[in-house]
Amino acid sequence: MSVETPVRDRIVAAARRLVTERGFAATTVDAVLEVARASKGAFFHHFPTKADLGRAIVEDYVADDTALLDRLIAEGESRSSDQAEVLLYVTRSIETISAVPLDEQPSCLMVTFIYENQLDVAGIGEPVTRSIEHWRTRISELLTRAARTRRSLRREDIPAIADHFFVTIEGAFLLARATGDASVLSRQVGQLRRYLELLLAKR
Amino acid sequence: MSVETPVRDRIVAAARRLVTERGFAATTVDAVLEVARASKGAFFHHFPTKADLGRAIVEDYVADDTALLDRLIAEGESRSSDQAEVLLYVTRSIETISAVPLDEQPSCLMVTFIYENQLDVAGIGEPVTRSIEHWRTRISELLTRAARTRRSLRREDIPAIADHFFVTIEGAFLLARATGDASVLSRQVGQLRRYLELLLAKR
DNA sequence: CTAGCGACCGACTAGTTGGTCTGTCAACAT
DNA sequence: ATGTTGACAGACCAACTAGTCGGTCGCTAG
Repeated sequence: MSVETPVRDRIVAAARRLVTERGFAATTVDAVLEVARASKGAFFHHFPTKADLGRAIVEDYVADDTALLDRLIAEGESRSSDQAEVLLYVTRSIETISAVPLDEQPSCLMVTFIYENQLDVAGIGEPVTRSIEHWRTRISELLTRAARTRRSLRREDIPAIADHFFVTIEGAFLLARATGDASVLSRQVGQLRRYLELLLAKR
Repeated sequence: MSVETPVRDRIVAAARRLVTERGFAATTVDAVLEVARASKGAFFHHFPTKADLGRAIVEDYVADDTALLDRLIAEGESRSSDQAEVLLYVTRSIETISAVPLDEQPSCLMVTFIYENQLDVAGIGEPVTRSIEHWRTRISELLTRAARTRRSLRREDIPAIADHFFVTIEGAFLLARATGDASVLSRQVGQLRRYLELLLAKR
C-alpha cells in the first residue's frame, strides 16, 4: 500500500552511501543500481552520465550540510545574543552530534571528489565551493561581531579561524576512519572549542 | 652514460604521483606503466597485484613523512632544551615548509586509501596506522615533558592535542585542494601554532 | 478511441582493466 | 658448454564498465 520512493531518490541515496564507503571511481553504476533496485534504463534516464550522478549526490550532501549549520546557528541565537556564545553553542552541538558510532558518522562526501580531482567535471566543484564559502561566511560573521568585545581576537585572523572549523571536522573524519576510533571526531571538535574559548575569553 | 633508475623505483614514483593526483581506483596500471616507461611484465614481476603497489607507495610515503617529523624534532632539540620550544619550532617549520605552490604541495597519499576504504587490503592499513601512531607518540612526548612547567596543559588532553597536528594538516590539505588556494595550509598550521602558544603560555 | 509522452526496462556493445603467459636475455654457477 | 635464475618484454584474455537503444506501460489531452 505504501507509496514507493521515486527511483531517482533511491539512486541518489544508494550512491551517497556507496560513494562515501568506497569512493566515486570505485563505485560502479551497476552497484548503485543493485542497491537502489533500479534498472540501467532508469539510471540513464535521470542522469546523462555517471559524473552527473556525482554532481547530484554532492548537491544532496551540501544541502543537508548547509541546513545543519544554519539550524545550529539559529538555535544558538535563540539562546544568547552574545555572538561568542552562539559560536560556542554551535561548536558544542557539533561535539555532541559527532559522538555516534563510526558507521553512523556521515563522513564528508565532498572529500572523495576533492581527492579524486573530480572538481572540474560536471560542475561538481560548484556546490563544494558553495558549501565551504557558506561555513566561512557564517562563522566569520559570528566571529566579527564577537570580536567587538574581545580585543585579543584579531580581525585579520577571522577567515582562517572560520576555516579551522572545516579543517578540523574534515581532518577528524579522516583520523576517525583511519584509526577506526569514532570518538576522535568529538574529541577534535573539543580542541577547536578549547581554542575558541581561549581566543574569545573576555578580559 | 648515467645509470638508469631501477624500474621498480620508477614505477613507485610514477604511481605516487598519479595516485596523489587522481586517487587509487582511478589510477590504472597502464597509466602508471606509461609514466614510468615500464612494461606489464616488469610491473607484475615486482608487484603480485595492484593492491601490492598500493602498499608499496604508502610505505614509501610514510617513510618520507616519518623522516621529516623526526628531522624537525631533532633540529628543534638542537636549538632549545625547553620541549615547548621544540614543539613550537616544529610547528613553525611545518608552517614555513607548507608555503609552497599548490602543485608542489605533496598532499597526503594516505588519505586516498582512507577514503577509498582500502585499508584492509594488502596490509595498507599497517603503515598508515604506524605513521599516525608515530606523530601521536612523538608529539605527546614533547607535550608531556612541556606540561611539567605549564599547569594549564592538562595531561588527559595530550593525545588529542597531539592528534590535532594530523587533523589540522590533513584537513588543510583538503581545503587547499578544494579552494585551489595554496596559502591555506600554512595559515591553518598557523592556527594550530596559536592554539599551542595559548596552551603552553607560562604563567 | 487513440496519439503522444515521460518513466522505465534490460539485452547489448565498445572499450577498458587487472592480470596471465610464453618468451628473451644477460649473469653466474657447475 | 650447459643449466639455472632473476629481470624484464609484450601479446593476449576474461571480466567488467559506462553508456546505448529498441521497446513496454500507464497516463492524459484531443
